[in-house]
Amino acid sequence: MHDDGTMPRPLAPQGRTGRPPVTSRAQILAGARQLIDRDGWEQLTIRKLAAELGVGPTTLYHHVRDKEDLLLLLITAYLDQVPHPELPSTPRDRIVTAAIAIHDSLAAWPWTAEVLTVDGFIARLNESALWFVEAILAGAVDHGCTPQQAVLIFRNMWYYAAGEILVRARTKERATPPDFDAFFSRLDESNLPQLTAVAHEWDAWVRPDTFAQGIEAVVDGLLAQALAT
Amino acid sequence: MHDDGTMPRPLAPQGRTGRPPVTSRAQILAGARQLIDRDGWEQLTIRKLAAELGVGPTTLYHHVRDKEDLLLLLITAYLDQVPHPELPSTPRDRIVTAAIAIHDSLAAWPWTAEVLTVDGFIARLNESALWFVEAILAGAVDHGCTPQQAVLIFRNMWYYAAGEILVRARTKERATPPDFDAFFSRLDESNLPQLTAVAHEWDAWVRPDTFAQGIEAVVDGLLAQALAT
DNA sequence: ACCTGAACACCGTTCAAGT
DNA sequence: ACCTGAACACCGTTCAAGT
Repeated sequence: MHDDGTMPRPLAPQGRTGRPPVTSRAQILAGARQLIDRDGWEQLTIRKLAAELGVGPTTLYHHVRDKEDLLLLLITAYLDQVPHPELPSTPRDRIVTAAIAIHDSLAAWPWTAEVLTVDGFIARLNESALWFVEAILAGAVDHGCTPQQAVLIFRNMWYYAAGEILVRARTKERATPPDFDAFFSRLDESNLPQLTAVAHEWDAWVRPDTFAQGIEAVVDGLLAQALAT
Repeated sequence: MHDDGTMPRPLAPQGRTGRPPVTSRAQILAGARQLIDRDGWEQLTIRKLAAELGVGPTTLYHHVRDKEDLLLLLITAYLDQVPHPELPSTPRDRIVTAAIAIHDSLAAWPWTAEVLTVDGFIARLNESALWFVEAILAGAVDHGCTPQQAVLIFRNMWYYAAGEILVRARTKERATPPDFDAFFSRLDESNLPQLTAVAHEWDAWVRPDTFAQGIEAVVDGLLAQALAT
C-alpha cells in the first residue's frame, strides 16, 4: 500500500526540509508515456526514462517501487481516462458493449499486453476501470446468473480478451509470413486434409479483427451454460 | 528455412573435415529441458545453458538461430511427444476433447506460455501437434461449418486457451494476495455494488481450474453463431 | 566446420555518500 | 527528503581468431 499522490503531505513546521525533489511520479508517468508513443514500447527502460527526464536512473526508485509498478501505474492512469460507453438496455448487450469498450482501449495501446497478465491485475485497477468489471457482473446477474456465475463469466471473458490482445500484439504487420510457404509444403494432405485445404487462405481469414463477433459468441455461450445449470 | 536434423548431411570425400563438434542441437534441447525442470524457467539463459553443457556461450549460435528459435524448437519437441487422445463420436465433442488435450499439455509446462504468442506460432508446429488443429477444424466442418468458419472458430478457441494459460502461468500460488484487503476497502459500494458484494469470494471462486467447462461454453457459443449465419 | 574468448551494448536494482 | 554515481550481477549476440 503506497501513497497515490492524492493526500496532501503534512509539511514540516518551518516548511519543507532536505534536498528538494527534481521530479515526481506524475512527471515520470508523463515521460514514460511520451517515450513509448515516440520511440516505441521496447525503448522504455528505467535508464532511458531517467535520461529523458534528465535525472539519475536511481532517482526513479524514490517515486515508483520497480519497473512493474511503473507499468501498472501507467496502465491504471491510461484506463482511468477511457470514457465509459452508453450501455444498451438488455443485460446481454450491456455485457458485450462493456467488453468491447475495454478491449478496444487496451488493443489501441498494444504494449498494455505486457502487463495484462501480471498477478492481481484486476485488483490493482482503480474505480474508473472497475466500472467495466461492474458492468459485466451486473449484466450477468440481471440476466439471471448467480454472483458466482457472473464472476466466472467475467473471468472467462477476460481470458478470451487478454488472449486476443496478446496474440495480436505480437503478430507483426507483414504481407505474408516468411516461412508460410515452407509451412504449406510440409503439410501431409492425407493426414491433415482440412488444414491443407485452408492453408492458403489461413492468413487472410485470420487477419481481420473479429473481436466484436467473437466476444458475442463467447458471451452467449457462457450465459447459456450458466442458465442451463 | 533451416535444417531440421532429419536429413543426412553429405559427407566430404575423405570423411568429415574441420574441427569436430562438441555438441549438437539434440544435446542443447535436452540440456535446456533439464535446466528448466531442475532450476526453473527463469534460469534458462543462453549463458547458463552453455555452462551446463560445458561449452562456450557462443557455440550455441552454430546450432540454433537465437533464443526464440531455441524456445520454439523446445516446445515443438515437447508437443511432438504429447499423445493424441481418443476422439469421441460427435463433432462438437471432438472439438472439445482436442482443445482440452492440447491445453492441458501446455498448461502442465507453464513456461510454454512465454512462447505461445510468438508470431506465426501455429505455422511452426510439426505434424504431430498440427493433429490437434486438424481435429478442431474437421470437427467444425463436420458440424456444418464452412472451412472459413472453422478457421475462425479455431482462432477464437486459441485466444481463449492462450489467455487462460498466460494469466494462470503468471498467477503465483498464494493464500490471499497481499493487497486484497486494500482492494476491498477502496471499493465504493454505491458505484460498484456487484463487485463489492462478491469481493470477498472473488479469489476463492476464481482459483479452481474451470477450463474444461469454459471451453465447452466457448465452443457451443461459436458453433451456434456459425450455424445461425 | 566448428569452437572460442573478448567485446559490445545493454539491462534492473542496491547502496553508501552527498546535499 | 531526496538525489547521485558507482557498482553488482547479470543479459543476448557479434565477430575475429583459432583448430
